[in-house]
Order: sequence, then structure tokens, then C-alpha cells
Amino acid sequence: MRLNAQAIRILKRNAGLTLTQWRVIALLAGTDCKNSSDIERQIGMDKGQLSRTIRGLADAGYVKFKTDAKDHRKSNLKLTAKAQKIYDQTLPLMRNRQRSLLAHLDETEIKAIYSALEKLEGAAQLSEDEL
Amino acid sequence: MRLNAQAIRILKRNAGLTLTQWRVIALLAGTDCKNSSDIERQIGMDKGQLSRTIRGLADAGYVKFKTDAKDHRKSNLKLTAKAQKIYDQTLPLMRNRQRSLLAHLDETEIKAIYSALEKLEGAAQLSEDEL
DNA sequence: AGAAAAAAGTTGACGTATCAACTAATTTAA
DNA sequence: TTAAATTAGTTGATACGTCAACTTTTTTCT
Repeated sequence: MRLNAQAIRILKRNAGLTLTQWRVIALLAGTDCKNSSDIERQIGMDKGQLSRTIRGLADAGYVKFKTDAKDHRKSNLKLTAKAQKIYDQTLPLMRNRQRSLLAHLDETEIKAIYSALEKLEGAAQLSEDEL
Repeated sequence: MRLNAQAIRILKRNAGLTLTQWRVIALLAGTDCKNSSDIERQIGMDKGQLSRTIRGLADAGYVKFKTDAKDHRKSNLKLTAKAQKIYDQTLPLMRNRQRSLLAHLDETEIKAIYSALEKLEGAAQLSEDEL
């Protein structure tokens, strides 16, 4: 998506992160997501890609994981101080970008887009069954 | 994009083609595009990906290419009979899908989407320069 | 004519998206 | 309680999107 090019650039230059890495960090920092499945549910990202992204973050020293004491399938993720710092620095940049993008649309347009996309997804879903 | 999942399935099951392969074939069959650059200009697809897609089509016996007599950089592409047949069979399926998807939107919504997307692209483009 | 610029394609690298098969641990339900 | 179904996470494969470096051929410009 060409629309993301900008976000990708900001992240690469200012934080050395990819977009998916950023999303995971942002979720761990800003929500109560604690493990891979939480994140999966939150943003509907693929398990596999998530697994690899998290491993990448771990290798780069951004997250640590420890197996959950009660459920040995889960491993709880925690941002390192390094990651937390980058997050705090980068969040404002990303917020600004988002704001300035949406500033070009009026509310009617934003609503129209969301509603139309929902309908399209719904329609795609429906006719899926006919194959 | 999840919206394409359906198209991808149709193409795979009915024609054994990927989405990009289909797009290239459709352009060669339905427009006056003759070579890689024509296609690139028509749909703004990346040179590199295009090159690989075309090679794949050639390997699978869907296109043949012959170096242009006047400009030895160009190679003119031609669909084989096999490709033409698949195209003729598949086009109606794809048309139906498109129609039934768009049927769920009224004209206002379609216009809103296009206009909003244009604005977003424009905005992304603009602030690109500030980096 | 000759140098520089531009165009056509190729190739490599990396990131993203999706599907599928698999292991291990936990939950459920007979 | 034990077998079956779920859930968490890993790994492999394939397709798609974008950027960059490179070769070869053609065009442009002086």
C-alpha cells in the first residue's frame, strides 16, 4: 500500500523499526495485550507472521518473553526499557502523521469509507460460500 | 487485502493463475499493451515484479516474447492460444464478481471512496517531502 | 560524432499477507 | 478419567509490494 510508505519511512529513520514491529510494540505498550494471541485478536494479524515478528523483536532486544506460569502454552511478552524509550519517542510522530492525513477528510467521508469497506468485506464473505 | 481473497480463489481454481498473472494476461488480451513498460504505465505495477511475473507466464506457456525489431530494448509480448482460451473463460467470472461486489454500494459511496482515497494519497505524497 | 541522459528489463533484497501443517499444552465432554 | 477438541505458538511455502543496483540499447544534446 502506497499510503503506508510514509509511516514506514518515519519508523525506519527514527526508530529502525518495521511497520509490523511498530504495531506489536505499540500494542504491548499501549494496551493490555500480553501475549501473541492477545495481539492476534486485537489486530487480526496472522499467527505466523506475528510469531516471526516477535522473535525478531526479541533478537533485537526489544521484548523478552517468559512462559506463563499457569498456562505453559502462553508466553508473556514484556517490552525492554530500550523498546519503551523508542515507543515514547516515536508515538508523537506517528500521531501527527495520522492526524495530518485524516485532516484532509471530512467526517462524512471518513464514515462513508468505513461503511463501504464493511459492506465490501461482508459481500466478499458472503459470496465466498458459493465457491 | 482480504477483499482479494475471493478473486484469488476464483483464479486459482478456475484458471490456475495468480492475481498478478491474471492482470497481465487481461491487459495483454484486453488493451493495446504490448510490452512490459506499457503494462507498467497502465497499472503502475513495479518493473521488477512485472519482469518476474512475465517470465513466469512465459515458463508456463502463456506468453511468448520476441525482441522488438526497431528497439532492441523492448520485447513484444503475445498471448498463446492457451492463454487466450483461459482468458475468455475466466473474464466472465471476474466480471460477475466485480459486479456483485459493487452492487452493495450506492453511487454516493463509491464516489466518496474514490475521492477520499485520492485525497489520502495526495496528503501522503505532500508530507512525504517534509522528511 | 561523441558524451551524457534516459528508457527497457533483469536481478537481489527485504517486508508484508495468507494459508497450511505441525507440536505441545489445556479444556471439554463422554 | 481418559479421549477428543481447542488453543498457543512455530515453521514452511507462496504471493505480493517496494526499493535499489545493474546492463543494454536508444535518445538527446552539444
